[in-house]
Amino acid sequence: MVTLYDVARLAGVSTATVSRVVHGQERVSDATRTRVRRAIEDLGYVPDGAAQSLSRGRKEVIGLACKERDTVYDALEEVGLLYWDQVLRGAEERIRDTGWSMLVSFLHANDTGRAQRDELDALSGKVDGLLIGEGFGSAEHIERLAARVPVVVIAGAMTEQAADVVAANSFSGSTAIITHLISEHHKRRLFHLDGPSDAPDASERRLALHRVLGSNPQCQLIGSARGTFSVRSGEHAGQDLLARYSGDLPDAVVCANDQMAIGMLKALAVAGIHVPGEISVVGFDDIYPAGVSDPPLTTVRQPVRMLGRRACSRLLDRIANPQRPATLDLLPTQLVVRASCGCPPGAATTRPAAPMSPAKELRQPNV
Amino acid sequence: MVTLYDVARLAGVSTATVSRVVHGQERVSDATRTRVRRAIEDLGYVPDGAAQSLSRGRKEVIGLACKERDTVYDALEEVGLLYWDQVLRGAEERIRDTGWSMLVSFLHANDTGRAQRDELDALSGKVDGLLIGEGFGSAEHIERLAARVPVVVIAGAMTEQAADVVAANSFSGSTAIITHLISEHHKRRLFHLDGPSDAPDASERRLALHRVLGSNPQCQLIGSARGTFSVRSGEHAGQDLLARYSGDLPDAVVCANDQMAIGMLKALAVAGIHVPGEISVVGFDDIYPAGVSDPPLTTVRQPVRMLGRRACSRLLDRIANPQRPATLDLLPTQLVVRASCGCPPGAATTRPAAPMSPAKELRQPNV
DNA sequence: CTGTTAGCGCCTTCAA
DNA sequence: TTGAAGGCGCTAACAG
Repeated sequence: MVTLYDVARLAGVSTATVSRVVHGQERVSDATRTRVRRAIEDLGYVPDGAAQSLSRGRKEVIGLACKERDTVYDALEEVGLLYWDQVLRGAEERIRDTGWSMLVSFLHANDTGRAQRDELDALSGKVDGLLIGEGFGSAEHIERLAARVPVVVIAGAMTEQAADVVAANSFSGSTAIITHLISEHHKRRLFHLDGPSDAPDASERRLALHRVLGSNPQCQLIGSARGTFSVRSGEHAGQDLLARYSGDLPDAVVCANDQMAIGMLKALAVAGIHVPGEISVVGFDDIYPAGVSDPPLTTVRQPVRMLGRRACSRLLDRIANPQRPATLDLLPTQLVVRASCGCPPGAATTRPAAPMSPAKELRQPNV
Repeated sequence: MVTLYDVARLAGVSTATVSRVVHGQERVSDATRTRVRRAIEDLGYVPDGAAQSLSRGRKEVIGLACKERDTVYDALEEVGLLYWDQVLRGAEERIRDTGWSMLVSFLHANDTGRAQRDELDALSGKVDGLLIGEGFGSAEHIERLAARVPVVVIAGAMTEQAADVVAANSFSGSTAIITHLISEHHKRRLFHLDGPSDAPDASERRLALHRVLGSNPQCQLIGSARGTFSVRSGEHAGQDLLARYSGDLPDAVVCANDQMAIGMLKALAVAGIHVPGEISVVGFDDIYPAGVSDPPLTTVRQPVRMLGRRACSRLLDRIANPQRPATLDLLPTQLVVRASCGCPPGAATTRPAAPMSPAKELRQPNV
């Protein structure tokens, strides 16, 4: 390995001088600079990152840890993976400007809590800050991590205390889409296909549903089911729904994500039920297939890539300024109107959802 | 920051002993071990990665550098991003078993060569080995990098000397799909929608086309065009084709990737040309939308995730064994028969493409 | 403008 | 079974 010493020797200067040249500092004579540059070039010297980190007391690396689904049921689920991939790209985009690097770790959802913990702990020793995707670590563990390095939780529970949180405003998006069903399409009898009970996003969306229903007494929730966010679980829920409400279908099915909505669509299609003629279906997330399903799905778009960018900005900010109090960042979502709600096909539009949040602060975006 | 010294002091032992406990070595008495464990727990000690790396002379980190398209023309292009995302996940999956980490860097395709070079050089100082996505760095630069750290090129030019290469067998896949058109559908007059001239994958596919035509004298290439791999460029090529061959269309269009095939499909649909009735269209890659396009696209599937896994294995292997000669790994592709070639809809099948390669070695897979 | 030197936190012989 | 101590490659005072 070529070290600073090798360069110094070849150029006939001290390591300090070489270091100065490497970092483009001023106080070096042109002659010396040239000599050192040549030596660097000849030797093919590249500074050792570990040594720099140790010496500077700063690694200039952040970590991103998010969840890897273990089973991919079908191609559609795979597309759903784009979520974290896009977050990753957003974060990388932001970090790249600074010259820092990003370490990624896809934790496995079904690993034991202990394995996840060790993984995160080890990661925290290699970085200056951590971006953690929703669903990882207990609140206590996050808190312990945050005591050691700055932590930003992405799309996480809004109740996080120790860490910054950056999330899409599921609440306002959900409110917008349900209001659309009720106000524009006069839907009265709704069915809710909920997400997993431990998914913060699902709770936000559920909460919004109940709020909207609360202020629209002419409407009722005639039933609900819980899925796993997968297409298959949506399909099952659709079959159950058909069995339970045959001859007396709800007016609309509100699904907690697009995959489940697409599964629901499949089940209804198999049964020969026309959407949106006989029943409306809406999703959430706006994954790519939502635009090409039959009928095209009305849904809510999340600013996924921006989630990554913003989270990264927050993290860098906090690394620079560790004692700043934790903030909650809610990014705006967009209602994407296609045909599955009952709107005429081809009339696709997107509308920003009104900013709102259930009893939680809304900070000003600054990225 | 909590260091080994803090733990040692609290536990009343030397740092050497703490280090032993941390690494689960045997030669420590149970009593001591317990005491040290407690101290670690109490202090929340986590080893500093930079110090470990420096001390061990090994970072236990690999780098992945791949291309980020700068403009995303439409949602479909975005899905195409799945390619590197999947490679990344494959590599991460493999590296995770070893306890090492992965640093990612999405280089921008339109950065200057110099910027790309600096980026890669800096990266090389932070890792024990590098995975480089196709299209980066000149051969000379790769060679210089490879002199410093082990390098594996993914989907790269087959001519790389200094580094290992892992790629999908585009040649055999392309041969299979064109042979399918000729032998099963008796297509005679082919049109080729080629990819960028500097894309190794495109050259492989082009070469295969010419080989197949060479051994099927009853067939002819009536024309070709060059696209950029984007949907839009496929659409343009389609419009040109319609203008050029109106009333005398080719029997089939062979596209170098799915995005362009989908663009071609669009252009033909707009002109009211029926596919596959009047003309066949085939793609390459099997991105998700290929399965839901109208008609569903016959194409060739690449084992993308496995590309990542295999590349990572190769890299680890070479890090362990630096003087091993460079190898070329060609992973098998699969013909995916849907309807755009002329096969009856619903008869979707996949068939492994016969392993073959144009005058290059084919090593045995070992992952 | 340039060199000397003392760490950064950890691992690892070598002794005890 | 445990401790002492040198060194990994680089940076940043501090001197000159």
